[in-house]
Order: sequence, then structure tokens, then C-alpha cells
Amino acid sequence: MNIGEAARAAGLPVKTIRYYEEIGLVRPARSENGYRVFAEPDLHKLNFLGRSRALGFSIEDCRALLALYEDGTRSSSEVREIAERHLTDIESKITDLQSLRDTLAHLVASCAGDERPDCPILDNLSGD
Amino acid sequence: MNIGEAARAAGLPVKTIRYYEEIGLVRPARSENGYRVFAEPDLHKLNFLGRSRALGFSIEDCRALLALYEDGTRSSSEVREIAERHLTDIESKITDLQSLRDTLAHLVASCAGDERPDCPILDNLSGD
DNA sequence: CTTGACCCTCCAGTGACTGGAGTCTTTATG
DNA sequence: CATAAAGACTCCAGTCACTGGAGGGTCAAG
Repeated sequence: MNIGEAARAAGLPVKTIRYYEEIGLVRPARSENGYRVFAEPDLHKLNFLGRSRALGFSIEDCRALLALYEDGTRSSSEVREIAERHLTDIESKITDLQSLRDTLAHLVASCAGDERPDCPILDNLSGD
Repeated sequence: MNIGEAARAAGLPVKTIRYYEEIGLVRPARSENGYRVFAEPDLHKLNFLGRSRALGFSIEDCRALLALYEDGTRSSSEVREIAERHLTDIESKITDLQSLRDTLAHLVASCAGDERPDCPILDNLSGD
């Protein structure tokens, strides 16, 4: 299977797959003409990567998760640790964004948004 | 006032201020020895930028906001538009992150996290 | 035999800094 | 006066995870 078909199968852009090979996440075979050849295990990896990335794991987390996935002697605690750290990260990002949102929402609400120059948003940004 | 003092006053790293000058957000004067000299209006701008960035506005938004701030003939609607777009952005990011968080929380909760290899997190990532 | 869809590699750019090397100026101390 | 530390300068490279594009080779259909 060529890279285009693999891309469609995994739901990833062709460029992304080439990038994943470059950084050693997948190692597809090559045919005589130099084309990458993706077999079942490669496709499986690509799908794994796509799902991991969709959950927001960093590439390095994905690399670790993939290694654990392929290591029959892993302990689930190692996987859970990675996921927990990521979850904590996301939760703190959510908190940060919510506080930004609250501030912004107040500012937007307080601004007339008409043709006049007076603007509480700018007042706030300029330090009142 | 030299860059170090300006940095302390504005609560920004020295490097960041030099970067802001490079991209044309501030234009401090130079003294004979080549050192940047920050006057009151420059400090004000740096503070404005710091607050805007802290609210998550992109550099280009900051540039636009600063221009509006300095334009006495602006209409507040222009400012409000930028802020509204940003607010919408943040809200959609929050929604995305919340759905990630929910998925991840379920997965983490379902994983024993012990010495055994069985792991619902990996099962999920590998496509069940 | 040509067209068009693929595939290849390599290089540059994204955003917003950050770190570091190598150099110069200023200030404080012995 | 010499020196050393602090702080200033420029320029280059790296971050993260791709993405776009140039320039070229390969393959199947008509």
C-alpha cells in the first residue's frame, strides 16, 4: 500500500506520515522505485498515532505510548501515568482559558461597539 | 531607562522586548553607546502589550489593538470585533479541551494502573 | 506518447519567543 | 589604574508539529 492510500486509511495527511517516518515513529518498507510501502502493522501504528494525537498527547508521549503498546511486559501504571499527566495539563489549560474567557467576556460586554472611540477594552489594556 | 529596567517595569523578559522591537511593536530610541532608551510612552506600550498578551491576544491582534489605541478616531466597534473574535476562539478551545478531558478522564478511571499489562487506555488508542 | 495522478527529497516558514555564543560598555571594588 | 561583574549588544539556532512549495521521478489510462 502506497502512502496516499495509507493516508486515507489512517485519516492523516501524507505529509504528516512522512514526518512521522522522519522522526522514527513508523518505518515503512520501500519498494524498488523508492515508494514507501505500508503493511498492516504500519497502518495500525498510524491509526494509533492519529488517535493519540487527537487526544492531545505530544509526539513524545505518543512515542512512549506506542513503545508501551508494543511491550507485552509493560505495567498499565506506566500508561496511566502518562495519561494522568496529560489530563492534569489539560485541566489546567481549561482553568486558564476559563479565566481568560471571563475577563474577556466582561470587557466585551462593557464595550458599546459603536462608532465612538470610547472603549473600556482599551482602557483596561492600557492599565485603566 | 535601559532595557533591563524597562523589563522589570513592564514585567516582561528582556529578550521579549528586543523581539517586540524587531517586529516593530516598539521603537525605543538609542543612546550613543547603542543601548536602547525607553521613555514613558515606550513603557506604556510595553505594559499594554504585556496585558494584551496575557489575555491571549495574538501578536497581530496586539499590533492592531495598539494601533487602535493610538488612533483617536477609532470606533470602539473595531476593538470590540477583535475581542469578540478572540473570545469565540477561546470558547471553542475550551469546548475542545473539555471533550478531551472527559474522554481522558474516563480512560484514566478505567485503567487499573498496576503492574499488569492490561490497559483500557492502550486498547482505546489501538482502536479497541 | 502524453497527460495526470501519484510519489520522491529537500528547504523554508509558522508563532512567539528562548537560549547561547561572542563581544562591548558601564559600574563597583581593591 | 586594573579588574571583574553586571548588563548591554548582535546574530544564529532551536522549540513544536507540522505545512507549503520547488523541482523532479514513476506509473496507469487513453
